[in-house]
Amino acid sequence: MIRGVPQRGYGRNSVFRTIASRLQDRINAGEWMPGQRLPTEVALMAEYGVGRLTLREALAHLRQLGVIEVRQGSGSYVADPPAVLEIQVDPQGQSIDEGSVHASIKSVVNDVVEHVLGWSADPSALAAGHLGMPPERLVRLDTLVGSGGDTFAVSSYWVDGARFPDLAQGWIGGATMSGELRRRFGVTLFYSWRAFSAAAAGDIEVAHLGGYLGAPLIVRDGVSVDPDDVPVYYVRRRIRAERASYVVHYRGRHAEH
Amino acid sequence: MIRGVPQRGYGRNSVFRTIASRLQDRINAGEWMPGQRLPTEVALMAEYGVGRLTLREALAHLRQLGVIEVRQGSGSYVADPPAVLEIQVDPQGQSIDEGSVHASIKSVVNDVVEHVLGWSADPSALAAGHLGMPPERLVRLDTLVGSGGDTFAVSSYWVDGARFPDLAQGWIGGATMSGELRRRFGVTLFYSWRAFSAAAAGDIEVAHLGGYLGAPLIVRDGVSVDPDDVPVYYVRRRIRAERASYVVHYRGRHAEH
DNA sequence: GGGTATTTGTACGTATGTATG
DNA sequence: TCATACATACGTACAAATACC
Repeated sequence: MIRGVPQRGYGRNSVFRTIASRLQDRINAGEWMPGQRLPTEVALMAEYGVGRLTLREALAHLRQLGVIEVRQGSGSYVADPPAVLEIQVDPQGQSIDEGSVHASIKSVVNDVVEHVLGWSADPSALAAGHLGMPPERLVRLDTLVGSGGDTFAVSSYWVDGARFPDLAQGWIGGATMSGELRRRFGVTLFYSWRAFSAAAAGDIEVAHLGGYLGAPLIVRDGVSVDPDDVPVYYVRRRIRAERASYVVHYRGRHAEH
Repeated sequence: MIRGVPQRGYGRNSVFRTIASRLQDRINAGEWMPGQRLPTEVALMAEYGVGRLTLREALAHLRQLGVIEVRQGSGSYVADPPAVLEIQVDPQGQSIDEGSVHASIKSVVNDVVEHVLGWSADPSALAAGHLGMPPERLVRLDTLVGSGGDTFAVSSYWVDGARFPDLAQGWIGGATMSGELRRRFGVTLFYSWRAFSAAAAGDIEVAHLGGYLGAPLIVRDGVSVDPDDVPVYYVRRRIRAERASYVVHYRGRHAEH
Protein backbone atom coordinates (compact mmCIF):
# COMPACT_ATOMS: atom_id res chain seq x y z
CA MET A 1 0.00 0.00 0.00
CA ILE A 2 1.31 3.37 -1.08
CA ARG A 3 -1.23 5.70 0.34
CA GLY A 4 -1.80 8.98 1.78
CA VAL A 5 0.32 12.01 2.25
CA PRO A 6 2.37 12.79 -0.83
CA GLN A 7 5.83 11.36 -0.55
CA ARG A 8 8.83 13.60 -0.78
CA GLY A 9 10.57 13.90 -4.09
CA TYR A 10 7.70 15.18 -6.09
CA GLY A 11 7.31 14.98 -9.77
CA ARG A 12 8.54 11.61 -10.77
CA ASN A 13 7.64 9.94 -7.50
CA SER A 14 4.05 10.94 -7.05
CA VAL A 15 1.63 8.22 -6.05
CA PHE A 16 -0.16 8.05 -9.36
CA ARG A 17 3.12 7.76 -11.24
CA THR A 18 4.18 4.94 -8.98
CA ILE A 19 0.94 3.12 -9.57
CA ALA A 20 1.13 3.71 -13.31
CA SER A 21 4.61 2.29 -13.30
CA ARG A 22 3.57 -0.76 -11.30
CA LEU A 23 0.62 -1.46 -13.56
CA GLN A 24 2.90 -1.09 -16.56
CA ASP A 25 5.27 -3.63 -15.03
CA ARG A 26 2.44 -6.05 -14.43
CA ILE A 27 1.27 -5.69 -18.00
CA ASN A 28 4.79 -6.20 -19.29
CA ALA A 29 5.10 -9.25 -17.09
CA GLY A 30 2.05 -10.66 -18.84
CA GLU A 31 -0.32 -10.60 -15.90
CA TRP A 32 -2.91 -9.25 -18.29
CA MET A 33 -2.54 -9.99 -21.98
CA PRO A 34 -3.44 -7.66 -24.88
CA GLY A 35 -7.19 -7.37 -25.23
CA GLN A 36 -7.77 -8.57 -21.71
CA ARG A 37 -9.52 -6.43 -19.11
CA LEU A 38 -7.77 -4.97 -16.11
CA PRO A 39 -9.46 -4.99 -12.70
CA THR A 40 -12.04 -2.27 -12.22
CA GLU A 41 -11.10 1.13 -10.89
CA VAL A 42 -12.72 0.32 -7.56
CA ALA A 43 -10.76 -2.91 -7.26
CA LEU A 44 -7.50 -1.17 -8.09
CA MET A 45 -8.33 1.65 -5.68
CA ALA A 46 -8.70 -0.91 -2.94
CA GLU A 47 -5.62 -2.84 -3.95
CA TYR A 48 -3.34 0.17 -3.93
CA GLY A 49 -5.21 1.95 -1.17
CA VAL A 50 -5.69 5.21 -3.06
CA GLY A 51 -8.56 7.45 -4.00
CA ARG A 52 -10.47 7.50 -7.20
CA LEU A 53 -8.78 10.50 -8.73
CA THR A 54 -5.33 9.14 -8.04
CA LEU A 55 -6.07 5.83 -9.64
CA ARG A 56 -7.70 7.44 -12.65
CA GLU A 57 -4.67 9.66 -13.03
CA ALA A 58 -2.51 6.56 -13.23
CA LEU A 59 -4.80 4.99 -15.82
CA ALA A 60 -4.84 8.22 -17.82
CA HIS A 61 -1.06 8.07 -17.77
CA LEU A 62 -1.06 4.60 -19.29
CA ARG A 63 -3.69 5.55 -21.82
CA GLN A 64 -1.55 8.48 -22.95
CA LEU A 65 1.25 6.05 -23.58
CA GLY A 66 -1.01 3.78 -25.57
CA VAL A 67 -0.55 0.96 -23.08
CA ILE A 68 -4.22 0.57 -22.23
CA GLU A 69 -7.53 1.49 -23.77
CA VAL A 70 -10.40 2.60 -21.53
CA ARG A 71 -14.03 2.00 -22.49
CA GLN A 72 -16.79 3.65 -20.57
CA GLY A 73 -19.19 1.22 -18.98
CA SER A 74 -16.93 -1.66 -19.80
CA GLY A 75 -13.45 -1.44 -18.37
CA SER A 76 -9.78 -0.85 -19.08
CA TYR A 77 -8.12 -3.16 -21.56
CA VAL A 78 -4.54 -3.85 -22.45
CA ALA A 79 -3.98 -2.33 -25.88
CA ASP A 80 -3.47 -4.68 -28.78
CA PRO A 81 -0.03 -4.59 -30.34
CA PRO A 82 -0.90 -2.86 -33.58
CA ALA A 83 -0.14 -4.27 -37.00
CA VAL A 84 1.86 -1.45 -38.49
CA LEU A 85 1.39 -0.78 -42.16
CA GLU A 86 4.55 0.17 -44.01
CA ILE A 87 3.96 2.76 -46.66
CA GLN A 88 6.73 2.76 -49.23
CA VAL A 89 8.12 6.15 -50.11
CA ASP A 90 9.31 6.20 -53.65
CA PRO A 91 12.58 8.13 -53.53
CA GLN A 92 12.34 9.15 -57.17
CA GLY A 93 8.90 10.67 -57.36
CA GLN A 94 7.57 9.60 -60.70
CA SER A 95 4.02 10.18 -61.75
CA ILE A 96 1.37 9.48 -59.14
CA ASP A 97 -1.23 6.98 -60.15
CA GLU A 98 -2.81 5.89 -56.92
CA GLY A 99 -1.17 7.40 -53.84
CA SER A 100 1.33 5.30 -52.01
CA VAL A 101 -1.10 4.92 -49.14
CA HIS A 102 -3.70 3.33 -51.37
CA ALA A 103 -1.18 1.05 -52.95
CA SER A 104 0.19 -0.05 -49.61
CA ILE A 105 -3.19 -0.73 -48.07
CA LYS A 106 -4.29 -2.57 -51.17
CA SER A 107 -1.40 -4.92 -50.75
CA VAL A 108 -3.03 -6.00 -47.50
CA VAL A 109 -6.75 -5.55 -48.10
CA ASN A 110 -8.59 -4.94 -51.29
CA ASP A 111 -11.59 -2.67 -50.98
CA VAL A 112 -9.83 0.59 -50.19
CA VAL A 113 -11.97 3.66 -50.78
CA GLU A 114 -11.39 7.37 -50.45
CA HIS A 115 -14.60 8.93 -49.30
CA VAL A 116 -15.35 12.65 -49.38
CA LEU A 117 -16.18 14.03 -45.97
CA GLY A 118 -16.90 17.56 -47.06
CA TRP A 119 -15.52 20.63 -48.74
CA SER A 120 -15.56 24.35 -48.26
CA ALA A 121 -13.78 27.52 -49.21
CA ASP A 122 -10.78 27.71 -46.92
CA PRO A 123 -8.34 30.55 -47.55
CA SER A 124 -5.51 28.93 -45.61
CA ALA A 125 -2.46 31.13 -45.70
CA LEU A 126 -0.21 28.11 -45.25
CA ALA A 127 -1.71 26.24 -48.18
CA ALA A 128 -1.74 29.38 -50.31
CA GLY A 129 1.94 29.89 -49.58
CA HIS A 130 2.78 26.34 -50.55
CA LEU A 131 0.79 26.59 -53.76
CA GLY A 132 1.82 30.11 -54.70
CA MET A 133 -1.80 31.02 -55.19
CA PRO A 134 -4.12 33.66 -53.74
CA PRO A 135 -5.94 32.25 -50.69
CA GLU A 136 -9.38 33.19 -51.99
CA ARG A 137 -9.12 30.69 -54.80
CA LEU A 138 -8.54 27.76 -52.46
CA VAL A 139 -11.07 25.06 -51.71
CA ARG A 140 -10.46 22.50 -49.02
CA LEU A 141 -11.61 18.94 -49.54
CA ASP A 142 -11.55 16.51 -46.65
CA THR A 143 -11.49 12.79 -47.29
CA LEU A 144 -11.28 9.53 -45.42
CA VAL A 145 -9.24 6.59 -46.63
CA GLY A 146 -10.44 3.31 -45.28
CA SER A 147 -11.47 -0.21 -45.90
CA GLY A 148 -14.59 -1.98 -44.77
CA GLY A 149 -15.73 0.49 -42.16
CA ASP A 150 -12.24 0.91 -40.80
CA THR A 151 -10.88 4.38 -41.38
CA PHE A 152 -7.19 4.52 -41.86
CA ALA A 153 -6.37 8.09 -42.73
CA VAL A 154 -7.90 11.55 -42.75
CA SER A 155 -6.74 13.87 -45.50
CA SER A 156 -7.28 17.52 -46.27
CA TYR A 157 -6.57 18.75 -49.77
CA TRP A 158 -6.36 22.37 -50.77
CA VAL A 159 -6.97 22.81 -54.49
CA ASP A 160 -7.57 25.64 -56.89
CA GLY A 161 -11.36 25.96 -56.96
CA ALA A 162 -11.25 27.91 -60.21
CA ARG A 163 -9.16 25.37 -62.10
CA PHE A 164 -11.02 22.33 -60.70
CA PRO A 165 -14.65 23.29 -60.23
CA ASP A 166 -17.06 20.89 -58.54
CA LEU A 167 -14.32 18.45 -57.71
CA ALA A 168 -16.06 17.09 -54.64
CA GLN A 169 -19.52 16.97 -56.16
CA GLY A 170 -18.48 14.72 -59.04
CA TRP A 171 -16.45 12.40 -56.82
CA ILE A 172 -16.97 8.69 -57.41
CA GLY A 173 -16.96 6.35 -54.44
CA GLY A 174 -13.89 4.33 -55.14
CA ALA A 175 -11.93 7.22 -56.56
CA THR A 176 -8.67 8.69 -55.39
CA MET A 177 -7.74 12.33 -55.65
CA SER A 178 -5.10 11.76 -58.29
CA GLY A 179 -7.47 9.46 -60.18
CA GLU A 180 -10.26 12.01 -60.18
CA LEU A 181 -7.99 14.77 -61.39
CA ARG A 182 -6.78 12.65 -64.28
CA ARG A 183 -10.19 11.31 -65.19
CA ARG A 184 -12.11 14.55 -65.06
CA PHE A 185 -9.50 17.17 -65.81
CA GLY A 186 -6.84 15.21 -67.66
CA VAL A 187 -4.11 16.16 -65.22
CA THR A 188 -1.22 13.83 -64.47
CA LEU A 189 0.39 14.52 -61.13
CA PHE A 190 3.95 14.48 -59.83
CA TYR A 191 5.26 15.02 -56.37
CA SER A 192 6.98 18.32 -55.78
CA TRP A 193 7.84 17.62 -52.18
CA ARG A 194 6.58 15.59 -49.27
CA ALA A 195 7.23 16.08 -45.57
CA PHE A 196 6.80 13.80 -42.57
CA SER A 197 5.97 15.11 -39.16
CA ALA A 198 3.78 14.34 -36.18
CA ALA A 199 0.91 16.02 -34.38
CA ALA A 200 -1.58 15.52 -31.60
CA ALA A 201 -5.02 14.23 -32.51
CA GLY A 202 -7.81 16.79 -32.29
CA ASP A 203 -11.54 16.24 -32.18
CA ILE A 204 -11.85 15.58 -35.90
CA GLU A 205 -9.12 12.95 -35.93
CA VAL A 206 -10.51 11.25 -32.84
CA ALA A 207 -13.96 11.15 -34.40
CA HIS A 208 -12.76 9.46 -37.56
CA LEU A 209 -9.65 7.56 -36.56
CA GLY A 210 -10.49 6.64 -32.98
CA GLY A 211 -7.96 6.91 -30.22
CA TYR A 212 -8.03 9.74 -27.76
CA LEU A 213 -7.50 13.46 -27.78
CA GLY A 214 -3.81 14.23 -28.07
CA ALA A 215 -2.90 10.80 -29.41
CA PRO A 216 0.15 10.93 -31.65
CA LEU A 217 -0.51 11.07 -35.37
CA ILE A 218 1.91 10.65 -38.20
CA VAL A 219 1.38 13.55 -40.59
CA ARG A 220 2.40 13.58 -44.20
CA ASP A 221 1.94 16.77 -46.13
CA GLY A 222 3.15 17.86 -49.48
CA VAL A 223 2.51 19.51 -52.80
CA SER A 224 1.76 17.78 -56.09
CA VAL A 225 2.30 19.43 -59.42
CA ASP A 226 1.23 18.90 -63.02
CA PRO A 227 3.72 18.12 -65.84
CA ASP A 228 4.41 21.86 -66.22
CA ASP A 229 5.39 22.05 -62.56
CA VAL A 230 2.32 24.08 -61.71
CA PRO A 231 1.11 23.23 -58.19
CA VAL A 232 -2.19 21.37 -58.17
CA TYR A 233 -2.83 20.67 -54.54
CA TYR A 234 -1.41 20.82 -51.07
CA VAL A 235 -2.38 17.83 -48.96
CA ARG A 236 -2.10 17.07 -45.26
CA ARG A 237 -2.75 13.43 -44.37
CA ARG A 238 -3.07 12.11 -40.83
CA ILE A 239 -2.77 8.51 -39.66
CA ARG A 240 -2.69 7.17 -36.12
CA ALA A 241 0.90 6.60 -35.09
CA GLU A 242 0.42 2.94 -34.21
CA ARG A 243 -0.98 2.12 -37.60
CA ALA A 244 1.63 3.11 -40.11
CA SER A 245 5.13 4.20 -40.90
CA TYR A 246 6.61 5.64 -44.08
CA VAL A 247 9.63 3.74 -45.31
CA VAL A 248 12.37 4.84 -47.71
CA HIS A 249 14.56 2.07 -49.10
CA TYR A 250 18.02 2.87 -50.35
CA ARG A 251 20.22 -0.17 -50.71
CA GLY A 252 21.13 -3.52 -49.22
CA ARG A 253 18.85 -6.47 -48.61
CA HIS A 254 19.78 -7.34 -45.08
CA ALA A 255 17.11 -5.83 -42.95
CA GLU A 256 13.87 -7.62 -42.49
CA HIS A 257 10.98 -5.43 -41.60
CA MET B 1 -21.59 30.86 -16.67
CA ILE B 2 -21.86 27.19 -17.50
CA ARG B 3 -22.05 25.66 -14.12
CA GLY B 4 -23.27 22.81 -12.22
CA VAL B 5 -25.04 19.67 -13.02
CA PRO B 6 -23.70 17.96 -16.13
CA GLN B 7 -25.68 18.94 -19.18
CA ARG B 8 -27.33 16.31 -21.25
CA GLY B 9 -25.55 15.14 -24.35
CA TYR B 10 -22.50 13.69 -22.76
CA GLY B 11 -19.17 13.20 -24.35
CA ARG B 12 -18.59 16.14 -26.60
CA ASN B 13 -20.69 18.56 -24.60
CA SER B 14 -19.28 18.16 -21.14
CA VAL B 15 -18.54 21.32 -19.22
CA PHE B 16 -14.80 21.00 -19.40
CA ARG B 17 -14.91 20.47 -23.14
CA THR B 18 -17.06 23.54 -23.54
CA ILE B 19 -14.62 25.60 -21.51
CA ALA B 20 -11.65 24.21 -23.40
CA SER B 21 -13.35 25.15 -26.63
CA ARG B 22 -14.14 28.67 -25.43
CA LEU B 23 -10.61 29.23 -24.23
CA GLN B 24 -9.33 27.98 -27.56
CA ASP B 25 -11.58 30.45 -29.33
CA ARG B 26 -10.33 33.29 -27.18
CA ILE B 27 -6.73 32.33 -27.91
CA ASN B 28 -7.47 32.13 -31.61
CA ALA B 29 -9.13 35.52 -31.41
CA GLY B 30 -5.87 36.89 -30.06
CA GLU B 31 -7.10 37.75 -26.58
CA TRP B 32 -3.86 36.25 -25.31
CA MET B 33 -0.87 36.17 -27.61
CA PRO B 34 1.77 33.42 -27.82
CA GLY B 35 4.03 33.49 -24.80
CA GLN B 36 1.51 35.46 -22.81
CA ARG B 37 0.01 34.15 -19.59
CA LEU B 38 -3.60 33.16 -19.23
CA PRO B 39 -5.55 34.10 -16.11
CA THR B 40 -4.90 31.89 -13.11
CA GLU B 41 -6.92 28.78 -12.49
CA VAL B 42 -8.75 30.48 -9.64
CA ALA B 43 -9.67 33.41 -11.86
CA LEU B 44 -10.92 31.15 -14.62
CA MET B 45 -12.84 29.04 -12.11
CA ALA B 46 -14.64 32.16 -10.98
CA GLU B 47 -15.20 33.42 -14.51
CA TYR B 48 -16.77 30.21 -15.74
CA GLY B 49 -18.30 29.30 -12.40
CA VAL B 50 -16.82 25.80 -12.23
CA GLY B 51 -14.71 23.80 -9.80
CA ARG B 52 -11.00 23.40 -9.90
CA LEU B 53 -11.01 19.90 -11.33
CA THR B 54 -13.29 20.89 -14.16
CA LEU B 55 -11.20 23.84 -15.10
CA ARG B 56 -7.98 21.88 -14.88
CA GLU B 57 -9.51 19.24 -17.11
CA ALA B 58 -10.15 21.92 -19.70
CA LEU B 59 -6.59 23.19 -19.43
CA ALA B 60 -5.25 19.63 -19.70
CA HIS B 61 -7.27 19.32 -22.88
CA LEU B 62 -5.59 22.36 -24.38
CA ARG B 63 -2.19 21.23 -23.22
CA GLN B 64 -2.70 17.90 -24.96
CA LEU B 65 -3.37 19.77 -28.15
CA GLY B 66 -0.23 21.84 -27.74
CA VAL B 67 -2.25 25.04 -27.49
CA ILE B 68 -0.98 26.04 -24.08
CA GLU B 69 1.95 25.24 -21.88
CA VAL B 70 1.48 24.97 -18.11
CA ARG B 71 4.28 25.75 -15.66
CA GLN B 72 3.95 24.88 -12.03
CA GLY B 73 4.21 27.86 -9.75
CA SER B 74 3.96 30.21 -12.66
CA GLY B 75 0.91 29.88 -14.83
CA SER B 76 -0.53 28.75 -18.14
CA TYR B 77 0.94 30.28 -21.25
CA VAL B 78 -0.15 30.33 -24.85
CA ALA B 79 2.27 28.07 -26.70
CA ASP B 80 4.72 29.72 -29.03
CA PRO B 81 4.21 28.96 -32.68
CA PRO B 82 7.19 26.67 -33.08
CA ALA B 83 9.99 27.36 -35.50
CA VAL B 84 9.94 24.06 -37.28
CA LEU B 85 13.26 22.77 -38.47
CA GLU B 86 13.10 21.16 -41.87
CA ILE B 87 15.38 18.18 -42.13
CA GLN B 88 16.15 17.39 -45.73
CA VAL B 89 15.79 13.77 -46.68
CA ASP B 90 18.20 12.92 -49.42
CA PRO B 91 16.21 10.69 -51.77
CA GLN B 92 19.32 9.03 -53.11
CA GLY B 93 21.10 7.91 -49.99
CA GLN B 94 24.74 8.50 -50.67
CA SER B 95 27.38 8.15 -48.05
CA ILE B 96 26.60 9.61 -44.66
CA ASP B 97 29.10 12.14 -43.45
CA GLU B 98 27.18 13.94 -40.83
CA GLY B 99 23.63 12.89 -40.25
CA SER B 100 21.01 14.99 -41.96
CA VAL B 101 19.83 16.19 -38.58
CA HIS B 102 23.22 17.61 -37.73
CA ALA B 103 23.55 19.24 -41.10
CA SER B 104 20.12 20.80 -40.86
CA ILE B 105 20.61 22.13 -37.37
CA LYS B 106 24.02 23.48 -38.27
CA SER B 107 22.46 25.53 -41.01
CA VAL B 108 20.60 27.37 -38.24
CA VAL B 109 22.94 27.23 -35.27
CA ASN B 110 26.55 26.24 -35.15
CA ASP B 111 27.55 24.42 -31.99
CA VAL B 112 25.64 21.19 -32.46
CA VAL B 113 26.90 18.34 -30.33
CA GLU B 114 25.91 14.72 -29.96
CA HIS B 115 26.40 13.77 -26.36
CA VAL B 116 26.42 10.20 -25.05
CA LEU B 117 23.80 9.60 -22.42
CA GLY B 118 24.71 6.03 -21.66
CA TRP B 119 25.14 2.56 -23.07
CA SER B 120 24.32 -0.97 -22.09
CA ALA B 121 23.92 -4.44 -23.47
CA ASP B 122 20.41 -4.53 -24.88
CA PRO B 123 19.41 -7.69 -26.72
CA SER B 124 16.49 -6.05 -28.51
CA ALA B 125 14.76 -8.55 -30.74
CA LEU B 126 13.56 -5.77 -33.00
CA ALA B 127 17.02 -4.35 -33.51
CA ALA B 128 18.51 -7.80 -33.92
CA GLY B 129 15.96 -8.55 -36.62
CA HIS B 130 16.75 -5.36 -38.47
CA LEU B 131 20.49 -6.00 -38.29
CA GLY B 132 20.39 -9.73 -38.96
CA MET B 133 22.55 -10.31 -35.92
CA PRO B 134 22.20 -12.36 -32.75
CA PRO B 135 20.67 -10.20 -29.98
CA GLU B 136 23.44 -11.01 -27.50
CA ARG B 137 25.99 -9.10 -29.55
CA LEU B 138 24.00 -5.87 -29.46
CA VAL B 139 24.93 -2.81 -27.46
CA ARG B 140 22.58 0.11 -27.16
CA LEU B 141 24.00 3.60 -27.11
CA ASP B 142 21.75 6.54 -26.21
CA THR B 143 22.67 10.04 -27.29
CA LEU B 144 21.33 13.54 -27.20
CA VAL B 145 21.64 15.93 -30.10
CA GLY B 146 21.45 19.54 -29.07
CA SER B 147 22.89 22.97 -29.16
CA GLY B 148 23.72 25.27 -26.28
CA GLY B 149 21.81 23.47 -23.56
CA ASP B 150 18.82 22.93 -25.78
CA THR B 151 18.25 19.27 -26.57
CA PHE B 152 16.75 18.65 -29.94
CA ALA B 153 16.69 14.90 -30.37
CA VAL B 154 17.10 11.69 -28.39
CA SER B 155 18.61 8.78 -30.29
CA SER B 156 19.14 5.15 -29.49
CA TYR B 157 21.64 3.21 -31.57
CA TRP B 158 22.01 -0.55 -31.54
CA VAL B 159 25.45 -1.59 -32.73
CA ASP B 160 27.52 -4.75 -32.85
CA GLY B 161 29.46 -4.66 -29.60
CA ALA B 162 31.98 -7.16 -30.90
CA ARG B 163 32.80 -5.26 -34.06
CA PHE B 164 32.86 -1.83 -32.39
CA PRO B 165 34.23 -2.27 -28.88
CA ASP B 166 34.24 0.64 -26.45
CA LEU B 167 32.41 2.88 -28.86
CA ALA B 168 30.82 4.97 -26.14
CA GLN B 169 33.90 5.19 -23.95
CA GLY B 170 36.06 6.74 -26.64
CA TRP B 171 33.39 9.17 -27.75
CA ILE B 172 34.53 12.76 -28.30
CA GLY B 173 32.23 15.58 -27.30
CA GLY B 174 31.48 17.09 -30.66
CA ALA B 175 31.40 13.80 -32.49
CA THR B 176 28.59 12.22 -34.42
CA MET B 177 27.94 8.52 -34.63
CA SER B 178 28.91 8.29 -38.27
CA GLY B 179 31.98 10.43 -37.62
CA GLU B 180 33.12 8.24 -34.75
CA LEU B 181 32.71 5.09 -36.76
CA ARG B 182 34.77 6.49 -39.60
CA ARG B 183 37.45 8.01 -37.38
CA ARG B 184 37.97 5.07 -35.07
CA PHE B 185 37.00 2.08 -37.16
CA GLY B 186 37.43 3.36 -40.69
CA VAL B 187 33.88 2.57 -41.66
CA THR B 188 31.99 4.68 -44.19
CA LEU B 189 28.24 4.44 -43.83
CA PHE B 190 25.33 4.33 -46.23
CA TYR B 191 21.64 4.32 -45.57
CA SER B 192 19.92 1.01 -46.11
CA TRP B 193 16.49 2.26 -45.24
CA ARG B 194 14.84 4.93 -43.14
CA ALA B 195 11.32 5.07 -41.80
CA PHE B 196 9.21 7.90 -40.42
CA SER B 197 6.57 7.36 -37.81
CA ALA B 198 5.22 8.93 -34.65
CA ALA B 199 4.95 7.96 -31.01
CA ALA B 200 3.90 9.26 -27.63
CA ALA B 201 6.58 10.71 -25.38
CA GLY B 202 7.54 8.57 -22.40
CA ASP B 203 9.41 9.55 -19.27
CA ILE B 204 12.81 9.51 -20.95
CA GLU B 205 11.75 11.75 -23.79
CA VAL B 206 10.02 14.17 -21.44
CA ALA B 207 13.11 14.35 -19.27
CA HIS B 208 15.38 15.27 -22.16
CA LEU B 209 13.16 16.95 -24.69
CA GLY B 210 10.64 18.64 -22.42
CA GLY B 211 6.97 18.62 -23.19
CA TYR B 212 4.58 16.36 -21.40
CA LEU B 213 3.91 12.69 -21.14
CA GLY B 214 2.18 11.46 -24.28
CA ALA B 215 3.25 14.43 -26.36
CA PRO B 216 3.59 13.53 -30.03
CA LEU B 217 7.07 12.75 -31.23
CA ILE B 218 8.33 12.35 -34.75
CA VAL B 219 10.29 9.12 -34.88
CA ARG B 220 12.86 8.30 -37.50
CA ASP B 221 14.40 4.87 -37.43
CA GLY B 222 16.55 3.05 -39.89
CA VAL B 223 19.53 0.89 -40.65
CA SER B 224 22.90 2.06 -41.93
CA VAL B 225 25.31 -0.25 -43.69
CA ASP B 226 28.97 -0.28 -44.62
CA PRO B 227 30.18 -0.33 -48.26
CA ASP B 228 29.75 -4.11 -48.32
CA ASP B 229 26.10 -3.72 -47.34
CA VAL B 230 26.75 -5.20 -43.93
CA PRO B 231 24.45 -3.59 -41.35
CA VAL B 232 26.32 -1.40 -38.88
CA TYR B 233 23.61 0.02 -36.69
CA TYR B 234 19.90 0.37 -36.20
CA VAL B 235 18.91 3.79 -34.92
CA ARG B 236 15.71 5.19 -33.52
CA ARG B 237 15.66 8.96 -33.23
CA ARG B 238 12.96 10.98 -31.49
CA ILE B 239 12.19 14.67 -31.86
CA ARG B 240 9.28 16.66 -30.49
CA ALA B 241 6.64 17.01 -33.16
CA GLU B 242 6.55 20.80 -33.04
CA ARG B 243 10.24 21.11 -33.64
CA ALA B 244 10.94 19.36 -36.89
CA SER B 245 9.71 17.77 -40.05
CA TYR B 246 11.49 15.58 -42.58
CA VAL B 247 11.21 16.89 -46.09
CA VAL B 248 11.73 15.06 -49.38
CA HIS B 249 12.12 17.27 -52.45
CA TYR B 250 11.34 15.88 -55.86
CA ARG B 251 10.87 18.53 -58.50
CA GLY B 252 9.49 21.98 -59.14
CA ARG B 253 10.44 25.20 -57.46
CA HIS B 254 7.06 26.69 -56.76
CA ALA B 255 6.43 25.95 -53.16
CA GLU B 256 7.90 28.14 -50.52
CA HIS B 257 8.39 26.46 -47.21
C1' DG C 1 20.14 35.32 0.14
C1' DG C 2 15.99 34.64 2.45
C1' DG C 3 11.21 34.85 3.43
C1' DT C 4 6.53 35.21 1.69
C1' DA C 5 2.77 35.21 -1.43
C1' DT C 6 1.11 33.26 -5.63
C1' DT C 7 0.24 29.50 -8.72
C1' DT C 8 0.08 25.00 -10.19
C1' DG C 9 0.44 19.79 -8.75
C1' DT C 10 -1.26 15.95 -6.17
C1' DA C 11 -4.57 13.65 -3.32
C1' DC C 12 -8.45 12.96 -0.50
C1' DG C 13 -13.86 12.53 -0.35
C1' DT C 14 -18.62 12.54 -2.39
C1' DA C 15 -22.30 12.66 -5.77
C1' DT C 16 -24.44 11.89 -10.01
C1' DG C 17 -24.63 11.02 -15.21
C1' DT C 18 -23.93 7.81 -19.09
C1' DA C 19 -22.61 3.55 -21.39
C1' DT C 20 -22.33 -1.40 -21.39
C1' DG C 21 -23.75 -5.98 -20.85
C1' DT D 1 -34.75 -3.85 -16.13
C1' DC D 2 -30.88 -3.72 -13.49
C1' DA D 3 -26.27 -3.89 -11.86
C1' DT D 4 -21.70 -2.62 -13.04
C1' DA D 5 -18.11 0.39 -14.70
C1' DC D 6 -16.31 4.44 -16.32
C1' DA D 7 -17.07 9.91 -16.98
C1' DT D 8 -17.86 14.23 -15.11
C1' DA D 9 -18.19 17.52 -11.45
C1' DC D 10 -18.51 19.44 -6.94
C1' DG D 11 -15.66 20.36 -2.59
C1' DT D 12 -11.25 20.60 0.54
C1' DA D 13 -6.42 20.33 1.85
C1' DC D 14 -1.68 20.44 1.49
C1' DA D 15 2.96 20.05 -1.36
C1' DA D 16 6.06 21.96 -4.61
C1' DA D 17 7.66 25.33 -7.81
C1' DT D 18 7.96 29.93 -8.98
C1' DA D 19 7.96 34.93 -8.50
C1' DC D 20 8.68 38.87 -5.90
C1' DC D 21 9.96 41.77 -2.23
